Amino acid sequence: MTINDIAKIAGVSVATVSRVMNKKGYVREETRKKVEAIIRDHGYHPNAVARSLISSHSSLIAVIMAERPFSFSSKVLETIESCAGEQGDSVLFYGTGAEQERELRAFSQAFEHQVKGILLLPVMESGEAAVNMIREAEAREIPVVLLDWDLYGEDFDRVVVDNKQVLYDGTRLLLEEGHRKIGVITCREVAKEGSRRRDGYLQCMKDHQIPLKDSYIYDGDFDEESGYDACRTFFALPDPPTAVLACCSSATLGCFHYFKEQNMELGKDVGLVGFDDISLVESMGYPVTTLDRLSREMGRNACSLLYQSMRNGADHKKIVLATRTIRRGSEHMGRCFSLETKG
Amino acid sequence: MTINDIAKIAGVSVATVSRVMNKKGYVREETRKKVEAIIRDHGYHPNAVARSLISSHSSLIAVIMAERPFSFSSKVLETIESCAGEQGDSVLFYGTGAEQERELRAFSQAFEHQVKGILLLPVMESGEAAVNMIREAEAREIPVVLLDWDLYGEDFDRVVVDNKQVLYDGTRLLLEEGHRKIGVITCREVAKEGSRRRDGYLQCMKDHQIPLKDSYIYDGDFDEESGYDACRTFFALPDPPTAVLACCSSATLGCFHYFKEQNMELGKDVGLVGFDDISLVESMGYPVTTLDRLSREMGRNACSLLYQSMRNGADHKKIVLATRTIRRGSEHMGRCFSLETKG
DNA sequence: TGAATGTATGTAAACGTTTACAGATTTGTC
DNA sequence: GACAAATCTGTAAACGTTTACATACATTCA
Repeated sequence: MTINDIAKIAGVSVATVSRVMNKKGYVREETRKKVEAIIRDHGYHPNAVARSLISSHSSLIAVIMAERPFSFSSKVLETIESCAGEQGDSVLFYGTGAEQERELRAFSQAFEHQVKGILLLPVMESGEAAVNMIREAEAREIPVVLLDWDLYGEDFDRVVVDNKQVLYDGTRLLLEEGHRKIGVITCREVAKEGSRRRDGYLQCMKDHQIPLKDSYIYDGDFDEESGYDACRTFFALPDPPTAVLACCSSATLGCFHYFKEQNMELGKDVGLVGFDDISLVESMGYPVTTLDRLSREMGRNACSLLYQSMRNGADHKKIVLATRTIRRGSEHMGRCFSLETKG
Repeated sequence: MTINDIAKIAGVSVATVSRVMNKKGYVREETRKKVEAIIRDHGYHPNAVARSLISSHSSLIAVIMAERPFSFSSKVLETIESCAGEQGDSVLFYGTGAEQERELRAFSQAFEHQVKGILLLPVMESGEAAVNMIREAEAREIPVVLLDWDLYGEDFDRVVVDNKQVLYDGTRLLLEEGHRKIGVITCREVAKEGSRRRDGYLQCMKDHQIPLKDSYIYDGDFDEESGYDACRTFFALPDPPTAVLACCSSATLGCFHYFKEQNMELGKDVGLVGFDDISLVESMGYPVTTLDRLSREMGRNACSLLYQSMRNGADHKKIVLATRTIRRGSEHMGRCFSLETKG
């Protein structure tokens, strides 16, 4: 069933059918009605492939991310799909598992499918390879937007959380509660965001003239074990911290595990500020203070940035998003919101 | 940069370039080398759109699911993407939010993009609309595979968990621990899987000649609140249950919440068997017995079923997968594995 | 030697749309 | 009634591939 068949049945030319479908150009009301009826009755769907070929861009956008089963990326993806859907576009999803080979394949396939745009979450160990692929996309005039990835400080379109500020705020929260000995668990994440988070802690401690102790800084990975091990290390110290700051959601859970095992009561025996959406913990009845990246906000902003730069193409923008500090059940918005434009 | 440009640069015809790219037909070794070099040097990617048009099917498969931020669906998606990638295909992701309008749009767009196949997780309140769309896909010779959705008992390709058996096993687990008063929380899920789970409980109780009590059966929704409310109801009874069986992961968490709040210790004051991957809970140090649908297995099996029926098209298959009973840290595989074929 | 087969390459049609252009009809204005 | 403008419709080229077919040369075998 093609546009030709529809045209034949309706007794008009393909051009007319095309005009009806696209609501473009002059069509007599009567003709339009007739054609629309035939399209409906025959369950005809125009071939997006042929459409793409002639118009030289598809109605696809690609989302490329390292697979992480946690809620952040999955909420981002959902939001993006929803936004793209509103524009009549579909989402090509690529998980990379942080493997370089799959990353390159994802870009290749996205190119081959003539995507209109690419949304990129942190994926590569080597930022260099990423930069190359983004440059190649640019050469094809395919806009790329980075999510929560301050890649190399290059001037790409991006939506980020000010990770340094977030952890600065988190640290201050603990300081305000009277803690002076604060252990921090950094997450060696891809793309250096982990170290920015660490910088926020360092800066805040410095601003409040609290001497730093190397033993209070634990360089962990992006997993629960890191949180657990960090705590074990911290609390084996002769002078252990009184509070812990976790820089990713997995580590936060690991801390929980340790505290529970040691019968340490949160807020009494030990302070904790977590990271990201750990609403499951909340669901279980634990009031946790956490620094939540607003995944839905991020997805939405990234999409509008992408569509914007499909139209303009010109200047690069950076959107810095607020985080939400969810504080023991009550919640209030963080303050770091700004919108910068860069020529 | 098109195949024409490459052909011109290489001084050969487009047919030759095509043959080189597809490793199909005769090409002199020398010519092949030259063309390959030129393709590589110019970063040429063949246009998948033009390819699809001529071959009348794309290298796309669609995954349509109601969005649930929990780990099950997101792991399934990742696995599918990985399998599709191995076949050189890309995944179109559609979240429906269980809204009928978005569901229809997802199918439409999948059709328009000429997908090779559709993987369908439970999406529709109304199974009827789903059946219609699946029939339409079949009319277009697009294979559809259902995941964990025993839709209407119709003979579609599908990969399912024997939900009745799973809950049967879960109930028996509690019986073996000596419990006789077992509360069950069903989840009114889409597509009746919830009631099959309930049937498993009923059957097991009956087989063990334990009288049923209506007050021990709570019909909940797919959320944490249901788990919490169910427990509140159960333990307000004059003769409350001694153990609880939750039929979805959210409800399991809700139970936790209640037990924690009431200072009821798991395994001592109350028994609990949960559902699905609640590894987060495990991460926090709680040893939970849970009935886990093997999401990765399911994704993998669904893909192979899909690719298989692209080739054959003929008979419909049903794969019944094992679940994994994760029992207080130690784990062993459930026994319900079988592969049925239906003409 | 010449036919048959195998290898290598090119030509051109086809896939299902969109759209520039042209031609035909209607409407409006003086 | 004539001319311009607006409205309606059709023809055909184009998008970037694949592939059936044709052609040409090389090899094999009787």
